[in-house]
Amino acid sequence: MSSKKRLHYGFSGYQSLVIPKAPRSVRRRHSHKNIDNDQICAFELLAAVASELLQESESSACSNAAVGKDELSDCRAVTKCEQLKEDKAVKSECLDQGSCVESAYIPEPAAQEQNLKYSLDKPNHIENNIFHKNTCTVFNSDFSKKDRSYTKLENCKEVNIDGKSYAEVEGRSSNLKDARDKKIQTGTQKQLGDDSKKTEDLTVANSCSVKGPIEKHVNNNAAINSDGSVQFPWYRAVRRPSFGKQKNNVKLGIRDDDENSYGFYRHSTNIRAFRQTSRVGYGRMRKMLTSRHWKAAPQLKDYERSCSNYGMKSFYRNRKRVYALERCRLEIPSKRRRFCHCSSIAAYDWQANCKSISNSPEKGIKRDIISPRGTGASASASGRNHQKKDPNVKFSIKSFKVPELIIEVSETETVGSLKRTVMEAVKTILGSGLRVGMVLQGTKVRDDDRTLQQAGISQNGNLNNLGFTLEPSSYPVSPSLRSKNPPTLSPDIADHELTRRPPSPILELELPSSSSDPSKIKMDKHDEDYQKLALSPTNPIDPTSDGAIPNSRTLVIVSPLNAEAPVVVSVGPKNSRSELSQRRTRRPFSAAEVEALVEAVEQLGTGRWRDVKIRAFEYADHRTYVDVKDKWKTLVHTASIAPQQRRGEQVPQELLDRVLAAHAYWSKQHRKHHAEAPKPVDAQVQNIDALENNNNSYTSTPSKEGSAI
DNA sequence: GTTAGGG
DNA sequence: CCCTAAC
Repeated sequence: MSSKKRLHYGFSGYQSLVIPKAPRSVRRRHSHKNIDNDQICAFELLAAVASELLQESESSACSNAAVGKDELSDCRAVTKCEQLKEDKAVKSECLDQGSCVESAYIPEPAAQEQNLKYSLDKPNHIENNIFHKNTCTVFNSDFSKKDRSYTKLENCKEVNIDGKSYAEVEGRSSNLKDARDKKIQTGTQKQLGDDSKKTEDLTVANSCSVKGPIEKHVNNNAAINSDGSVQFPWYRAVRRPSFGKQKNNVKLGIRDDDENSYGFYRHSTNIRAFRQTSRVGYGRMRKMLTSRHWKAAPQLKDYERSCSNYGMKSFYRNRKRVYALERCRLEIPSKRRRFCHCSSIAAYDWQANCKSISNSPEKGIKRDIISPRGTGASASASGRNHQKKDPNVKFSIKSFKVPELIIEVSETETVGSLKRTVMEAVKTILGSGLRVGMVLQGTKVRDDDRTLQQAGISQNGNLNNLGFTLEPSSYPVSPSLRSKNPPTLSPDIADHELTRRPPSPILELELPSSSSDPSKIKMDKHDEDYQKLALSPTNPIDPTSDGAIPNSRTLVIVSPLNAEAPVVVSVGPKNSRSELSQRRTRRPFSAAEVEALVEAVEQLGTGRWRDVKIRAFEYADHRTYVDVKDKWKTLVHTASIAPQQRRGEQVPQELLDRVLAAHAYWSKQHRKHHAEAPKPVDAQVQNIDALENNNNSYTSTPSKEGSAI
């Protein structure tokens, strides 16, 4: 952890947001706890991995805990600590098949330093909006026989799903936790013991017997209501970050806001919960860890968002604008398709565990919801070990993930209002019609007429690579979203999330009122709110909202887990990639950022990217000096090509001019330096300055000076 | 740990 | 953005 950054954050009072970036070496290391025991194997390994991951994210969590008074925050921190201390505990947590939700979610360091200037200047802008992006899981109350106090969703401790308390996830509810642990242990042991029995055991443990519905749904390719749970994206309040200390010199524009929002949004995306993984899953996971394939996994996230263009739904409710984007993970653009293939596992909202069943042959496939594997749930290919002759395949569906929901509201919005908004979004998305998609080995199975056998789905087949997804039944497009500069919708989001991405189920809720007075919200409060939103599993559900989700589902915030994804929670750049080498989420530079960059380069010159980074993006942890350097590289390229050839966000020509000027200047400087002593430089500099007519004279900032930051 | 440059 | 050689 970089103490440096820590200091900065501490100073800023945003410790909670501190997300020190681990050194590359650290990020890359794939060390796991040693697991020699055959018995443990998968689980142990998983646990170890999870533990590692937890540790990785611990720092951030701790920071949050320390700063935040939020209960959830504390709880989380506690949990993590405990986990670290107790391997067993960790294992249980991670391995717990019962609840995907349980997996600890690590709060996102979403919030970042707030740009005071910005706020003051543009009180009514997006920056004031709270960006929420959390993943929620919807559970069918029908499933669990056990008591589930859905009514008391506001308190995480009171939430029970499948007999498991989500509160415990946070580590606070000891009693609940105990109960859960027992359950988990049982499940685990059984799994380890007899595979064939595993299914049943799990089923019992999870108490999710939805055979009928599932079967029906699966066969009919109908909407999925019966599955154990539906996963929603997290709604996270995101504070608009500042670019850096130089912000004072930077004109912040809407774009900036958007960018920031976007950036944070992305951050939140990175958060993932630890999920239990089945043995098979582990195997895959391990494989992934050691292979580059994992890189694809992260792409999923990216991809998910990227597919927004296609289907976007917008609807208005209570003055709130809600955008729904369809997420078609499978509909990956050619460019990204490869990723999907590789990371199909992670891509699917849920996968099924397939197990052959020794009976009821022609009936078709019998599916039971058995062992949910973590949130996203991936399938475990336990079927192989079983009766290979049996034509029946058993699927274990943990949960479905619904299209991503993005909510943007004003900070002045009440929590209750936000909850209602989320609820509405959920209702809308659930009620708008969903269909089930099936993915096998990263490929979408479109032919409904094929038999499972023909499709390669059998107990002998690659059941572990089988996944199901919830897809919007239609892809309405919302023009409003596309609008270039929606008042409340950040351009970045629109551009990046919606425009440039393939259809991805993104639901955006926009609250017009968001533009209300930002000043009312204090940073601390904001953080707190944020924390709660981010951490509270129950937040998504508005207690006040009468409605439960259709089909008596309960909405619980769950960290979004990809089926096989490396369950790593990432907060900040470091975690975003973690050990899994996931590709970082793309975070286009906003115009304001570009300006900051240009300014920094003008002053510091090229070749000192670390300094430039610090100067222009000191608090933007998601920007590394390499990023900055690369951006400059692209900027130079962009500036040198015809405007018509430029893509993406349009960088003001003025900035591009400055880029070229600075580039030319510094290139010359470097050449001269190499050639000899930089003497005639002054004249050159002056010329440039005059030409640019800007305050940032290259000479004004000695190279050494800049680095002093 | 940074840079520079190719991918 | 990633990766890596080179420093």
